[in-house]
Amino acid sequence: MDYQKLADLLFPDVKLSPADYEQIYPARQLAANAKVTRIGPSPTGFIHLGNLYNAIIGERLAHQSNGIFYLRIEDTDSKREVAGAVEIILSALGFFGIHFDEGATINGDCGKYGPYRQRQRKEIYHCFAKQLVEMGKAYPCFCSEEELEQMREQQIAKQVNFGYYGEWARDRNNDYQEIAERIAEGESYVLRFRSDGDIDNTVILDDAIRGELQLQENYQDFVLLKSDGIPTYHFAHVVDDHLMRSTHVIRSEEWLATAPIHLQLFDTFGWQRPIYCHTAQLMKLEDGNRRKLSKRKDPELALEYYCSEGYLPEAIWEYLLTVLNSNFEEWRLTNPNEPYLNFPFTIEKMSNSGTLFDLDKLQNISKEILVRTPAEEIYQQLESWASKYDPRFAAIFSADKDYSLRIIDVNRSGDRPRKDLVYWKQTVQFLSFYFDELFTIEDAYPENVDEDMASEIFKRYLETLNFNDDQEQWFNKVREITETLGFAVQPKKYRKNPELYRGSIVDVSNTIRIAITGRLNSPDLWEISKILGEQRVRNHIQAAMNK
RNA sequence: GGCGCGUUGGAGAAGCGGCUUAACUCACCAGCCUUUCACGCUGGCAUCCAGGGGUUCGAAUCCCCUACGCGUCACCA
Repeated sequence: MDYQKLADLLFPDVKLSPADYEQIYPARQLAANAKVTRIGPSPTGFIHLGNLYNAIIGERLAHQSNGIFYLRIEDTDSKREVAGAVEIILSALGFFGIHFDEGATINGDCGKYGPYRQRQRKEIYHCFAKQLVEMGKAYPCFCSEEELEQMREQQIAKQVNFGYYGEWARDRNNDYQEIAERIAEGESYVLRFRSDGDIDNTVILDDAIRGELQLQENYQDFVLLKSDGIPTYHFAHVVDDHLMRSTHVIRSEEWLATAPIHLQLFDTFGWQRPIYCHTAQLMKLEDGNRRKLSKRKDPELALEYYCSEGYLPEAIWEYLLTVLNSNFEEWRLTNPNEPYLNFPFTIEKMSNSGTLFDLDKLQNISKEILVRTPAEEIYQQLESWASKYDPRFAAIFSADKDYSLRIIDVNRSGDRPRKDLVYWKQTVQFLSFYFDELFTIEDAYPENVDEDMASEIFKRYLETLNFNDDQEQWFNKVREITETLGFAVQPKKYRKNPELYRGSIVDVSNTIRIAITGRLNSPDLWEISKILGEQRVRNHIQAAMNK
């Protein structure tokens, strides 16, 4: 077979040679240890935690080493493409502070190694596909999808390995004449790799996260170019990461199984392999088993979930960093005020087993971050979140900024600040009682207090209430009411001898608490009252009395 | 079914042949503090590193087997 002739037949339009492309995309002028990384999301319109997870690794590795981090759009599957997906990717990642040095942007591409959208790289792939044909390493396959399906059924029946290989590779040895005729007739075909791999061989992959891995050599004649001339992931990955000069390929472990394909391709071209980093997957516990987070079942997989719930980007980052590098937590403990980007991230510290996603941990981290965040900043962020996700609250919240700043700061200063704020949706709920428009009674009075008693408490409370009192004076009055109404001033005494009292001061103050805040749990009542102002407090009590 | 990866407590994990009576963080539980809830503090939470064999004076750490979990086997990425 004259491979050159076949190559010319298959790729009459290829103008440039592989050598030309090597010149167009020369080795990058970077320091020896600089890392070049990328993420390659598909424009499906769905961007998830796993994308962010790998993006963070790539971003850190590149930017900690003065390297390059770029965005490549892997749009080789036009069926799954959604309009506007690139904007979604950019804005979602941008929200989390992921910025690229080069790659696809909202208005076209930026960088010298583009285009950064795979469909626009068609002629580049064709050039290298042609080279493979010339080498006798690729050939056209005319099998229809139905034929392949039939083949698969036969393989199942015969209990042999699935796939296109060995004697199952029907079109592997078609002669030139036949190929030329079928193409002339307009028959559609894919371009397959002619593998000389052996099913019994193993190949070594030196993975940066997992160490030395033994994988089965690829023996399948996998597809390089689909019938529309667009490459499969495998081919595009190898060509792009070579030409874009990626040093590290960070991807999820589901790619491990096909890594031998990629190694084979790199070796066939004689190109240097990138350093592979196969990351562990984010999992979820279900019925006692771990499973991969799923787009359909798990709303928390989508990045949009965290935006709409109002999680801080920093919290997500720090959570992901603790999962990625377990020593991050220790570092955070000893460096409580450093920006997280100062943490020295390393591949070596990465774990290789699937990690359960832990919302509790995320929330804890979020609390710790918010307690260190000044009120002004919280105000800004909450306001901007609410204007998008809760406009009604945004209007109420920003009507009196001074007031809003004060309610954020209730009991947040001193050595033991409260950690009430977790994420914005929760914060809105938490702060709602400060606003008349949002105020509702959520909890019932304590058991020991019936309606009449409540009214009695309110009556006395209103009579003695004086906004010039200090904390102690105020509480002494509550004590007085407690005592005269037959409740125990010291909760312990009530607990010891419940038959001697109607209840304790806990019941009395909680009754007042419910009138003022609508709930059983709240920060310090007097502090809250001072912020609410005398009028509001009296109105609330009065309203509760009249109920 | 083939191939591969993984397995330390409820979760993230440290651990790299003796310093381990298995760190640290979250969760959980108990107690203290306390007008509630939080916050904070104190203590508890794996007699043991999936199970079984080996190697060794000595193993969570090295080897083998088994089990389980996960992934993958598309003209999807």
